Amino acid sequence: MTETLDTKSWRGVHVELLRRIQTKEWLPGAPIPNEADLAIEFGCARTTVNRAMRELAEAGLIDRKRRAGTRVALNPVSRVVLDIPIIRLEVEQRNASWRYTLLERAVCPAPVPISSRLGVERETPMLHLSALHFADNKPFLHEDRWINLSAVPGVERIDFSAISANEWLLQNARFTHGDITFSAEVAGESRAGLLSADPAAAIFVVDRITWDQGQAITSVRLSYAPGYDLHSQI
Amino acid sequence: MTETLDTKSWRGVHVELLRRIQTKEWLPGAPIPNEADLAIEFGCARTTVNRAMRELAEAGLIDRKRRAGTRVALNPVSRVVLDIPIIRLEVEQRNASWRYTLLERAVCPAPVPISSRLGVERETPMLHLSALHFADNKPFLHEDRWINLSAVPGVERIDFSAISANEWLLQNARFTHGDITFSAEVAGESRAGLLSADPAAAIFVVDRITWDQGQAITSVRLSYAPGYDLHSQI
DNA sequence: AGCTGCATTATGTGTGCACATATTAACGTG
DNA sequence: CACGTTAATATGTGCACACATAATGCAGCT
Repeated sequence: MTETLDTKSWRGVHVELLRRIQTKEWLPGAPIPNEADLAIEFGCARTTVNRAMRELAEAGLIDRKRRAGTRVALNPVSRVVLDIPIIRLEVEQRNASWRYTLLERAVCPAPVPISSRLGVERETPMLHLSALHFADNKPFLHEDRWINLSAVPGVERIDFSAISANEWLLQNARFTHGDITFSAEVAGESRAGLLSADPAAAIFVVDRITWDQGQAITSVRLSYAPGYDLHSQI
Repeated sequence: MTETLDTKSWRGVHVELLRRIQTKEWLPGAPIPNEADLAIEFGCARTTVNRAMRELAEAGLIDRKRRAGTRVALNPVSRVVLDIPIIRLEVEQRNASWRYTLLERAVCPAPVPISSRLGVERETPMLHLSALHFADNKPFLHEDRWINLSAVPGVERIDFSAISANEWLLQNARFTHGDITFSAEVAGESRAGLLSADPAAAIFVVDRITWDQGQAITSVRLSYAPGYDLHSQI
């Protein structure tokens, strides 16, 4: 050993603090020295310690409060970061060829559960799209989407048989925040037909709503073909 | 309007840069001014601009390279952060009462898929636990866990009918990193019995493996009762 | 006792400066 | 022209200092 003989850079301080937490040298819930003292101990500037501790706080490993000081987090929530790419890229990252088919396109009011979740009037005309994404010519997922026409000007004129709504919206519509839900559902007859799957199969479903300021942009439901899994590092 | 008349703090710079990206004032792929120039424009120090841009880079909205400068990200991956709490807290956050029952405890070698994923010898004795977590006395999830005895000293003597392995390990075993996988599965007879569910129901499954340095600590499979969903903000 | 307000303290943030490092462009030489 | 060397440039990081802000606890008052 070892690869990295850390200097007293903020990364060095970071790993040292991390070590003390992971080895329980500093117990969960226990207060740890303040920035100034640690700076003296490590022989660096307080700014440097601050940077290291900020990273730890962002990772949920320590809790910081102004005058109260810093303590090791009691409930070390593991924080998972998922990158949700464009579907085409997700397929291509699996070394599969991507293909896409638009099944349905209609302008009509959305069903009540959708319109109420989006917070739009029930009568608001919306663009409804239904599409399939393939990986190596096998169904990969079904995309069922509603787009708020008034929030995305010009979207009616887009040819969504040529580009997926998933990709077009991500590149052309602006959004500020969103909600995402992961769940498991039984495929059922209609989805089974679309995905060439057993109607009794379990389907991984992602529901996503995106907003721009207070205005709902789109609601989409992605139903992945059986066998899909989503994974990440902690 | 409005609530926050941002000064030229790093947050102020952050929202302004965000605005220019979201409104496509700066197009995806386009280079944006360097830190020094922006500092002049905003009338603040370069450090402040740096801080704001670092946040944007961490969020995946811009790409930065040393001499090449900064450009708006071409593929704005939406990054989702999931907090994975202790199961007891997850239940209690739903305003439900938590209860826990240990179903099975045994020391034996793990089945091959598990041992190979953990990278331990096939014969290594491991602690196998099977337990149920309840929310308001209804089955919430089933926890099926394998613990590497040699990696967690003293774990044999813990009474896991009194504390859940989920909670004990998180508080007492240290780990450096892990793998997590989300998927959907059909319940099947055995799980249906445990979770009081329909054998044909779709089950949300989380598989997690945690490590300390190179050493495998534990592998766990959480099978949630039908209807569970995981959600988060973007 | 109970309340108010002020001083104290730890973290949060901004500034100006310096140097480190990665990357590219320009340059020069064979 | 091909190649390696060098210089220029943008970001990354560290430091010393300053002031802002939030939380705490103490002192003093009623």
